[in-house]
Amino acid sequence: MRVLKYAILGLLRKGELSGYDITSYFKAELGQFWSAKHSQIYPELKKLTDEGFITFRTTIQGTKLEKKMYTLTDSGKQELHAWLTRHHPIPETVKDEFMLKAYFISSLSRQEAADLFTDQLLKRKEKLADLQRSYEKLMASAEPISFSSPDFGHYLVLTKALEREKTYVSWLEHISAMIQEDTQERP
Amino acid sequence: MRVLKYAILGLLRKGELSGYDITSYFKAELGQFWSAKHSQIYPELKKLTDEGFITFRTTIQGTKLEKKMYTLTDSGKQELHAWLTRHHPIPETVKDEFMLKAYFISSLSRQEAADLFTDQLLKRKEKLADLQRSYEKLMASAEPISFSSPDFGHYLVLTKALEREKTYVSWLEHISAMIQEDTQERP
DNA sequence: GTTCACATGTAACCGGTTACATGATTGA
DNA sequence: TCAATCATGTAACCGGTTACATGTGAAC
Repeated sequence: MRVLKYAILGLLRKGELSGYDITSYFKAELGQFWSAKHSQIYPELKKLTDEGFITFRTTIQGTKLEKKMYTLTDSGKQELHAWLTRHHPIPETVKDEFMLKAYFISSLSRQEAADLFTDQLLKRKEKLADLQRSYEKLMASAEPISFSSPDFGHYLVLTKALEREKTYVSWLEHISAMIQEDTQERP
Repeated sequence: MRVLKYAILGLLRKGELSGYDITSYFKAELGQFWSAKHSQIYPELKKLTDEGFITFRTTIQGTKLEKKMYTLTDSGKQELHAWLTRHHPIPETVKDEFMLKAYFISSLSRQEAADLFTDQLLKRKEKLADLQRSYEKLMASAEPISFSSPDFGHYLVLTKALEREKTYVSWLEHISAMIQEDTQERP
């Protein structure tokens, strides 16, 4: 599959970037749906260069610090476009360790289950608040967002991540209520 | 992390299972949130046996076919309980290749983007329908679900997967509408 | 002068997938 | 008798993380 390959080609779609820049994108909003460490990125950049999908020029930052700025080649642009327009099957599994635990809830007491769900709810609410702040910032800065906006991709990942977290929170609230119901019956 | 370790210990919580049985669980409803191939499961079962978390007895299916039935040891039960009650941080990234593409939408024409979203919407709706059928089946079979139901874990994964897909579908519908809006403006 | 961000790389290891390999049982 | 399912394993490879390793630049 080599998705990282396409992630890098995609990030280079608007112009040249360094390996460090690419790492930064994965730490920002795109990190909600894809990420990679610098230790994986640098070797991949080398591989993509060898394969002819990207090229680089070396620039100097200050007086000594070398930086490699990568650009898409025509072949790289083609490769990116082919991947973007290809239709992929949706994955059967999207791993979620918390949901794995939830499946084993019969091994927990009511109190233990309630603690687990309360903790998760707290963490998800914090994340939701972070995303809401990012969303408000985006909405404040730009003209009304549409397909033609340069920020449309950013808008897509933010709104999707927001919906994901909202759904998580309301599901957790619903289940927490169920766990605390009828505390008179069996443990 | 070794999450597969805990997934296996968890599946063994109610009694003995073979490696094949464990594989089957990952192909069923639990597969929405965790899965593993048999080529990973068999070596892990061996490792867990060596570590003293599980034991097995060999049974005969028919006249010749050998099957190993695994059970939790006391140490395995402890290990499972410790993991279940531990609070984990939520992951920063949950990978989604479609959303990675979405972030790069500026490299697609309106028509190409519309095609991509239409295809995804179709696939998500199919998945949602499958999950809805499973949910109706569960609701038809069992008494009203509560914390004490033996099927509560099953209920949790099904309802969560349903919410996830519903959210995906409604988000895709919303974005598809945005993509098709104002088709008089720039390409 | 110290801390934080910028900047790039490699090595060892681990988790997971694909492919290779084999055979028995059940039901149509 | 044929196909699907039951049943277990290994080997090669790949994607990703953690740790090791080094150095510059900017701002306080």
